[in-house]
Amino acid sequence: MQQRSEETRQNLIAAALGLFAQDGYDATSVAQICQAAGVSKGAFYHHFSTKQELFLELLGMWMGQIDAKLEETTDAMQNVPHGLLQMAESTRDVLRLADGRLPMFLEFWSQARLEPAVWQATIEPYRRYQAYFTKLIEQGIAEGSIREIDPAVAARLLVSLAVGFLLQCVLDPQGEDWARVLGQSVQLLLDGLARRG
Amino acid sequence: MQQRSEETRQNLIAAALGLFAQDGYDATSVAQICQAAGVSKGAFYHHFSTKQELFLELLGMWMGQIDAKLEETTDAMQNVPHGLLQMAESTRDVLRLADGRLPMFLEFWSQARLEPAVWQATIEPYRRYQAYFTKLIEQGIAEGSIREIDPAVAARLLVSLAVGFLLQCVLDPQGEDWARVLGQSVQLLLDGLARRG
Amino acid sequence: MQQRSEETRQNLIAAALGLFAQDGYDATSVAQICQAAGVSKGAFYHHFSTKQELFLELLGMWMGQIDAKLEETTDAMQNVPHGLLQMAESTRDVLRLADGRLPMFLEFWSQARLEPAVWQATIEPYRRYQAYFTKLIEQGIAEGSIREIDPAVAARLLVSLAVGFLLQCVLDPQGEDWARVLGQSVQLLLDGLARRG
Amino acid sequence: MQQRSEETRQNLIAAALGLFAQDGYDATSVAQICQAAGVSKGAFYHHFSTKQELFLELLGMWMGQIDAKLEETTDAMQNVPHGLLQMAESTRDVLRLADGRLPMFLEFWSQARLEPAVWQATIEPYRRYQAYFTKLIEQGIAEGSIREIDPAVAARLLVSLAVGFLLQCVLDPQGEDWARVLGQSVQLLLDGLARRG
DNA sequence: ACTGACGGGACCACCCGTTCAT
DNA sequence: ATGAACGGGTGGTCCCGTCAGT
Repeated sequence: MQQRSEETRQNLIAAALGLFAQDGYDATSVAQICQAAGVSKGAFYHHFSTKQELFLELLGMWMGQIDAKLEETTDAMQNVPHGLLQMAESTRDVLRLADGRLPMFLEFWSQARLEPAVWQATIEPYRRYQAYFTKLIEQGIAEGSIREIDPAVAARLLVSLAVGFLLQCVLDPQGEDWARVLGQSVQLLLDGLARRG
Repeated sequence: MQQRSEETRQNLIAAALGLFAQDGYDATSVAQICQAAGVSKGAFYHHFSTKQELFLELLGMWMGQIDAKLEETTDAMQNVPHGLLQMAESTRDVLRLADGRLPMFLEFWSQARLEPAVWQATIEPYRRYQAYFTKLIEQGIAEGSIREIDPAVAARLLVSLAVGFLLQCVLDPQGEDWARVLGQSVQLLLDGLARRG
Repeated sequence: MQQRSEETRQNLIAAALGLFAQDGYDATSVAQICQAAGVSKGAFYHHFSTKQELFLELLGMWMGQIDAKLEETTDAMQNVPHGLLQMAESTRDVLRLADGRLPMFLEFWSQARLEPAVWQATIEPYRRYQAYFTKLIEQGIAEGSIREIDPAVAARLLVSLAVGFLLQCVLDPQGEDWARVLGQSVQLLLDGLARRG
Repeated sequence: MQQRSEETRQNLIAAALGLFAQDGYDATSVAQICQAAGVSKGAFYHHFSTKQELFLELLGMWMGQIDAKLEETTDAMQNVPHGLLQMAESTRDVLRLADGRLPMFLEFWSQARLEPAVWQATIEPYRRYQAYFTKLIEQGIAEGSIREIDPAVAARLLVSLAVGFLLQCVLDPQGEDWARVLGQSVQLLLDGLARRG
């Protein structure tokens, strides 16, 4: 029965992910999730004490994946500008992979504003990203591939840019080839940050 | 009677603005809005046929104010980099002015994803901003204050940056002195975009 | 202004008639009636103190028209069976004339069950019809065109038949050529009631 | 738990039946039904997804009972006129049994006009009755107890008569001893339809 | 005669979380 | 661990009728 239990849990998570991304957290009822997962409400409340708890679970998984992706890219990096460009370029795969789940970002942000527990779990990673990029810029300055600028400010710039692009991806996915635009933007930005010859 | 009507309407709008910003669109009930405005539900549904209609009204006003602000800044601009810096600096006033209303941005975005009517009204201004900044960059190139880059890409960069900062302002207002950070970021960006001596 | 007043009143009556017949009394709101009549609610409540009062007005007009029709037919009658047949045959015109308004019968009946005032106004005419047909049968017996039967019972039969047909017309207008069926039925009935040779 | 469930369902049905018959479908609120059944709204919407669904359930049961009654009478029939008379006479029991529930007919008819789902379920039985009586008349002609007439027309006559009487029973229960009148009317009708000696 | 803003109240639908019974 | 029944409560919508004003 252990196995069945884990399967039920995964079904619920997958169903919730799909519905939250499609209809939004608020508009999705527990009953809907159960129906989509082919499970009764009793099962739901056996695995999660609250709709919000399930949501936090999702949030945790999500952020974990992003962290993993970042780390992976860092390892395979030649120099900093090259690494940043590679990140921008790998965005295309990420967007395709996330498929219809991308709107979850917006759901996380919306709920974060209202629910302290969600806020905590949403904001903390961003602080980590900020630190990560700061270190990256410092590394770039050290290795001489980036001119001498305030690393914290540049990191802010990068994070804001990323977040801003993400939001536009979510809101207007058809409006633009976002992966290409992000690539070009990062290229442009790097030109400006590069040490001048 | 005419005057009373307009006053009631304004009361409702103000009350809704405050509550949406505080608790979110979904979590705010019509009854709450009415109570905060000191009006009956009958009055509410006399002025607005739907909670969403009121929301759209708010959205329209909001975007109108942004447009006005942009135009105003454009008129008082010496050269393009100067203008952009001024925009960034005037952000401090804007943030203080918007006060607690800033989270409305997040509400607009969240709803835009789910409601076509809101989407239309939310996305259209961004397209306009995109065009506006493109023209601004072209002007900068023409006047020699910006090096020769793809204006559309640079505009994307600026809009994304703005949106990203805004989102972070909303999510983590205490986490940083955002107005200052934005100023520095724009400065840094302009250094990179500037024609090189 | 007297004329305008009367016109407004007639507009309201016509609008209400159409809407009641289409959507039912309960499902039709005063606001809808006003809109259809191109009049404000104030005007409505100037002319009628209640939605129900307007309904009663309609009921009165309706019944008056039926009375007129009956009287008219009576005057042009050669003998009783002939008159009855003629009534049945004139039904075709009546149905065509009533057009979409026929469902009003059902509305009258439904409301009559619940509202004493409507009940009074609905039931009273039926009692009159009962008396009318009783007299008609008596006349037929006297003139020798109908065999000796209980006139009251025969009248009940006729009224029930009429009401039953009407109800079926309303519920299933497409299901049958009701005018023809009524004609045949009355013919059949009269054959049975006729004095046997 | 299973048993309790069925009991709750039956309570709801019984309560709804009483209230619909008394106050009408529209005027009866779900809250009233729940209160009368001693159940919570949650329970209501567990058993029925809509007020209308409960109504359709009632309609189905109702029609089923009529069908059963008809079949039963058919089985115990000596010849056709006798059977018809017996039906008319058994009406007294039926009316007493239906007690205050009789107005449900009017509710069914009213709603049938407005709601396609109800219409379907209401009209279909009538078509069956029409077929049933047609066959009955054919049988009467075959057995020589009824003279040679168009069976379809005679069936229409009978159904209309039944419906008409029913409607009058509902609208004016005190106005007449309807069971007696129906008996006499059918008798009279049969005299007319009978093969003449 | 007519307007239209407004009050107050209700209704249906639905939902979340819990409790029994398995 | 899971399923079905249930409790209590709210949310948006809408409606009828009034009345101050024109």
